[in-house]
Amino acid sequence: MEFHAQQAIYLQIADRICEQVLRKELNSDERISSVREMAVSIEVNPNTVVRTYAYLEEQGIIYKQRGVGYFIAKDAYQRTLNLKKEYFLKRELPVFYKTMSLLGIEFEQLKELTDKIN
Amino acid sequence: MEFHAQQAIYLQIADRICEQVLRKELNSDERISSVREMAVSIEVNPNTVVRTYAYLEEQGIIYKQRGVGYFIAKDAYQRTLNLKKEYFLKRELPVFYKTMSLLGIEFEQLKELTDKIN
Amino acid sequence: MEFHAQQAIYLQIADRICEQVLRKELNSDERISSVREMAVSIEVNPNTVVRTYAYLEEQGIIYKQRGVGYFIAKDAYQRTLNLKKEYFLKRELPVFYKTMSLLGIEFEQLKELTDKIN
Amino acid sequence: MEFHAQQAIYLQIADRICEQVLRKELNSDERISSVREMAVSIEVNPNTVVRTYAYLEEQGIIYKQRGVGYFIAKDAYQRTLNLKKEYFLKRELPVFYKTMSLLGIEFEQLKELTDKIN
DNA sequence: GTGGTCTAGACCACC
DNA sequence: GTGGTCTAGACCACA
Repeated sequence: MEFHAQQAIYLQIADRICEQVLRKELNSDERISSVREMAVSIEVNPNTVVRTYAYLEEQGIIYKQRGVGYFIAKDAYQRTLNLKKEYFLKRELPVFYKTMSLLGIEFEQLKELTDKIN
Repeated sequence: MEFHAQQAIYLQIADRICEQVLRKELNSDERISSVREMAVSIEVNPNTVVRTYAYLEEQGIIYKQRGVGYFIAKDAYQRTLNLKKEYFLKRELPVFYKTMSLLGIEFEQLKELTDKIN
Repeated sequence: MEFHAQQAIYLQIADRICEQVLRKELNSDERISSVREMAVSIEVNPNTVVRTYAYLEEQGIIYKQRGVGYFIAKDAYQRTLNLKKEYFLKRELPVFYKTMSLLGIEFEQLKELTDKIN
Repeated sequence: MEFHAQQAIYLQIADRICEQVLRKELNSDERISSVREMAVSIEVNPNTVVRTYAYLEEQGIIYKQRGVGYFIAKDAYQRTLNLKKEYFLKRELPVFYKTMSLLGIEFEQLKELTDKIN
């Protein structure tokens, strides 16, 4: 896994897990990698993973069972979707729209531009 | 001027100047506020403005005349547009599109969603 | 470490690191002193070292790992050599040659003159 | 006349005059442009030229006659040659040689490299 | 007046 | 512990 510098690594890891939840690759009550496993597999400091899991638990997306491990929460999909959607509408879309305006790009062009990239 | 915490203040100031260039509020060879003036007017430390100006000069968006001040570069508009457009196409649009996909939002809905916000 | 006044200290520090790279005293992926260590050892303010490291990172000669430190980039030797060589050929050599001409010094004498100094 | 940023403008002007002396384009007791003429012709602030002339006078390369103007000193050629030669041997040559060593360039190659540039 | 640099010291997020 | 940023204040060369 590769990281970019713009965002904290622990949040990038959290995002990746959220994505897997939204893609239904991770489902309710499914166990996720232990802190150590995860740390080894993505080559980061275990403390960083601890922070990721603490953050996700705080958001109610995962829960822990002592001595067993971390699990995807029952309503993780809905909760993640809501969180991301709210952030998208309140933050990302307005900023994105502002940039588009400055660059003189219209909504109608977006699809075409995206296709060009892929 | 207000700042948010996600991004360094010196970069937020730089962004603001780039916007003014793109809006043609600042034009080629136009002098911009001196380090000290700017620092006073937006209430930051002069060193922070020094950093902003050094960054913009490096990008070729402004140039300096010794003992005189900083000026908008001749090709600042084009250069800024290119920089921002490249970043938009290579970084922002793909990320934005990925988020849209995860949230199940289509291009066709974007205009409507944006209108709802405003 | 001693500094002269003609050039900014942060650039003199950078030059010293570049020299060590060219002398292979510093090699790829080798960790360099932390900002604070370096500041203490050469007796300058940490901010000055921050500036040096930011400059070298920008040049692609070092890279950072968050919370860990700065490291010599993989292609640092080649990159430094290219940078310095280009500067030498485009700037230093022409200026040097011009001065030689004005002073009536020939290439053939250079070796002798240099030996005399040492 | 164009200036680079590495050196103070007033010194670049002084250097240009020294060159003209060494090329015998300016000879003993010849009058040089007045401060104002010079300032206009090379598009700099008159204060900058004042500084240049003060510097050259201090070096004994020019002298002034009140109400008349500035003139090339009688022994300007010899004095300039000595100054530049001393600086060349004590400063420029050692620095140049050090750079050559780091870049793995030999004296024998210099002529060839110079020819390549021209 | 202008910008450039440096010191001192602080706070922060992050690993 | 790491680096990143910011403030405060100083000094300098330069135009």
